[in-house]
Amino acid sequence: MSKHELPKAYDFRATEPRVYEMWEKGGYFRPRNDPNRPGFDPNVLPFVISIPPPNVTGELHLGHAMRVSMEDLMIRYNRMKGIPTLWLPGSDHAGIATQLMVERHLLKTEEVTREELGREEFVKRTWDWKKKYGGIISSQIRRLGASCDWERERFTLDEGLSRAVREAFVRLYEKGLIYRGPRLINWSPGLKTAVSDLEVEYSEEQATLYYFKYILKDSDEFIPVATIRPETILGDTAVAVHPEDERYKRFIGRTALVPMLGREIPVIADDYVSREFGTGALKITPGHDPNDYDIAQRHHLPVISVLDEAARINENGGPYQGQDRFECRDKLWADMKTAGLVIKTQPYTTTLPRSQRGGEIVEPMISTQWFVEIEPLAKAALEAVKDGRIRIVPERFEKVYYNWLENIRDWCISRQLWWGHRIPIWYCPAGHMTTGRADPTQCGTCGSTRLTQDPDVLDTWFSSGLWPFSTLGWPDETPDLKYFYPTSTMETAYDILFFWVARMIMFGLEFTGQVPFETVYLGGLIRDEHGRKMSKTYGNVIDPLIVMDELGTDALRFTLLVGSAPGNDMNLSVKKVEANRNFANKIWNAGRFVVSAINSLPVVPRHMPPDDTADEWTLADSWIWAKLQQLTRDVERLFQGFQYGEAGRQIYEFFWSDFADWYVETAKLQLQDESIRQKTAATLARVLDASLRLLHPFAPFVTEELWGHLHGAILESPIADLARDWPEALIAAPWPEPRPIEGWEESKVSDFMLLQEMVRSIRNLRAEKNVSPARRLPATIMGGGKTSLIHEQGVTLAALAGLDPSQLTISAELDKKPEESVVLVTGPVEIHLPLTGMVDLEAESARLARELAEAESQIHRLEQLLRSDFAARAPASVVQKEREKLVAFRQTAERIRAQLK
RNA sequence: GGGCGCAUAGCUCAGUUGGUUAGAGCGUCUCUCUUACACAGAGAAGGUCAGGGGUUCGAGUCCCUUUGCGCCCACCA
Repeated sequence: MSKHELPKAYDFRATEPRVYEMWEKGGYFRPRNDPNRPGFDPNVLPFVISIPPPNVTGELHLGHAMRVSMEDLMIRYNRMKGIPTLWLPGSDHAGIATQLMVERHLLKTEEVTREELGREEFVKRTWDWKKKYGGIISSQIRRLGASCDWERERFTLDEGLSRAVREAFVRLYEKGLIYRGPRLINWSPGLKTAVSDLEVEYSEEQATLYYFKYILKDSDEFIPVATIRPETILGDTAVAVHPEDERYKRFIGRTALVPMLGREIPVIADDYVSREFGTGALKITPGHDPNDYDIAQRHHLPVISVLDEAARINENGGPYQGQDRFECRDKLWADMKTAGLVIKTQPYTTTLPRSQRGGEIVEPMISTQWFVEIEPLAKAALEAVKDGRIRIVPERFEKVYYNWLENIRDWCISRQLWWGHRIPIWYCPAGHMTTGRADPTQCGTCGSTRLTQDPDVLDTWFSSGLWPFSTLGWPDETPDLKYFYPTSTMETAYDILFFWVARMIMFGLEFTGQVPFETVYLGGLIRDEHGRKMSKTYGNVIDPLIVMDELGTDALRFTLLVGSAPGNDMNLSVKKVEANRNFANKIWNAGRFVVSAINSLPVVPRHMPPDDTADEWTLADSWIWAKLQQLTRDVERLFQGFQYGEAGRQIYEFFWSDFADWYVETAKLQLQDESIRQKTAATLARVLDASLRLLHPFAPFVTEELWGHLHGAILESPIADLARDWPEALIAAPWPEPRPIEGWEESKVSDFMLLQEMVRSIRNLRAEKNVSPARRLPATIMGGGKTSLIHEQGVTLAALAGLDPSQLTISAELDKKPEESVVLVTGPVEIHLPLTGMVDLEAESARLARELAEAESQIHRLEQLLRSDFAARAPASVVQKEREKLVAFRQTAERIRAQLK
């Protein structure tokens, strides 16, 4: 194999690592305009993306693959446009997820719990774990071809970002926007920590509704009450009824007795109680229900907590102390039954709050936690989208965003975990709180030096919320922060709009006074081929690493990027990836053909006209070039509108159908003609070059590799001038601009289309009549007004349609119809194919009659259309198009009628 | 209870300023190993664009409505 010969199939396994290394070593991922390097120009606007940081110990899944592919597409496109780009990578410490993982691991391998290890040792072990496995996700992101600047990689727990977290906390604290206090929060008994509202998921489940009697003191009377959680009876501090309820009105103000405990509680009246629902009476458990908590506030009722951190009954539960909540539920109910307090139970469907991480039922509990007063932040964040400083794509998510921010509640930011940013608050024995940018040595209030730090850590999303600027050096005014902030586009999935995007906007505005990014692009989620969520239980999970191993990264990327619209979920199947692996191979082979065409050019260069004049161009050259310009314009328009998928689809179609199926096939003939051989090779090279540039953001590896071969081949050929100003690598090549062609006529396109029509109709007939593909048919063509075109394109036509060029008769008119032949009519052209022995006259006239009928019905339709208001009201170009169609159909009909005579 | 999305060929989906015979991939059927590619080429079958109504010269595309599916938010025991 000579050095120019390329392997027959694209070898992605060998190519991908090599190409990626070339890019990374070549420094292509670094911003072209870097504030930390000489020659920096602060006036050139950069394009910046901060990566949504994956969990540091996570493994790549299709969601990551989708995000990374999309971001890489945006980055590569902008880089090729000559814009300085920065894509800043990194990872998230992911408090709960990582802690759970390490806990599980320690339990399995060493049979120790984190409590047994102690906090310091456990945190150390988790850092060890991070050091060992933290690099995996980065290397997997590299495999996807991600062109991020690894020199700027960050981690939410690294020193700089921890300083940013500290600064953010202190600022909010000093401003009075962070407070600590007992509130009703969501408690995860499994994880033994508070979680935020967002970390609770509600699922509709089958439960039981328990009806029982609330006995009134010194009486036989009772109020019937229903509950889903009987164990919370132990924490009841009132029974509430509607003030207007005739059934219970008389009980208001009396005293009821808590079952089994005998505690005395008042019967109160509150509008909140719905008379129609359940029994119309409500037990009030302020310690374990948010509504009850509100009612209790209105009525100044005491709040009793009956659960401990593991959701066991505490000392307030009397004889039930120490029992698990569900155990207590059964025992208490059994006891109540014995005591005659039970009315009935009934199955009931309700929504249960479950922990997003642990999956167990979350308990509302009174607990002392840290909160961010969110309203002022939310207001600013709302404003930023409303006034257009931030644009959300697709637009419909703006409404979702508004709705959430308008109803937002204070954010519980403390977690009873060990892995994370510890809350920078120190307590002295007197209970004073001291904070500071540096660890304090004495109490800010009383001067005590006996300080202990708050044991809790911050919600992971607190640090992620700072990501777009903390990664650039904030709170320091670093050159990076000054130049790259605000970032350009935040590309992420819609499911973390609240968790992350909204919080970044709030924090960005609060701490930097600027929006953290200008555009939010929300992508969809990946589902299996039938739209089901991928889950290990279903067994329908597709592992992107395996897919890349088997079909190549480009195939996976192209599949993810093409064929779904912004904000819409995507159903993925391996079959789709296979189809795109085939496309990668198609690119490779078309390229292989072009490279070999260039390599075999005679060494003596011929005169070559400049790129953009239509002189010396064949019909096919003009046509493909025009198509390419149109494509370039369309792709640009689609990219501007974030329609990346549609853009990719159009490039695919152009490359496969127009370039490979038609132009390359035509070029094979042109290459045999010495006089236009070089020109043809040049056109092949130009169109391939532009195609590879357009495809590069979608499929970076195969395009880079092939482009390298193309580049090399051109430079060593007589058409070397073509590639004179090309850069070393495609990743750094300029994005194609549409170029007007001097002297080019629209008619070239329609002429080529007529040629295509003729070829198709001949091929169609051959297939119908089972004419062997090897058999070259003679033909007599009557060209009418297109005779000179057909003369000129006879060889091409013959080759593409399998005609015998030496037995091709072309004339403007025919005196008489050839014997024993089949006629094909396309517009003004008649093609007579003598198929001796195969012509069934009756069948032929039937076929022609059908075609005539079809043409006539089209003529009728078009005539009506053009007689209607359409002609007057539609734009001239649209009307003109229809007129041309009418003319063509009339010609066809006329020709067919002549045949039928 | 609010809000949003989806419904287009057997399957999975494109189709974004409304432009007039609705596209792709996979699958199916027929031919072909034609010197870039069988991970291919050529040809074919297959759709009342969920139902109904409206706006318009013109609707898969805009408006209203019905049905089915999915998602998000929300404190009804």
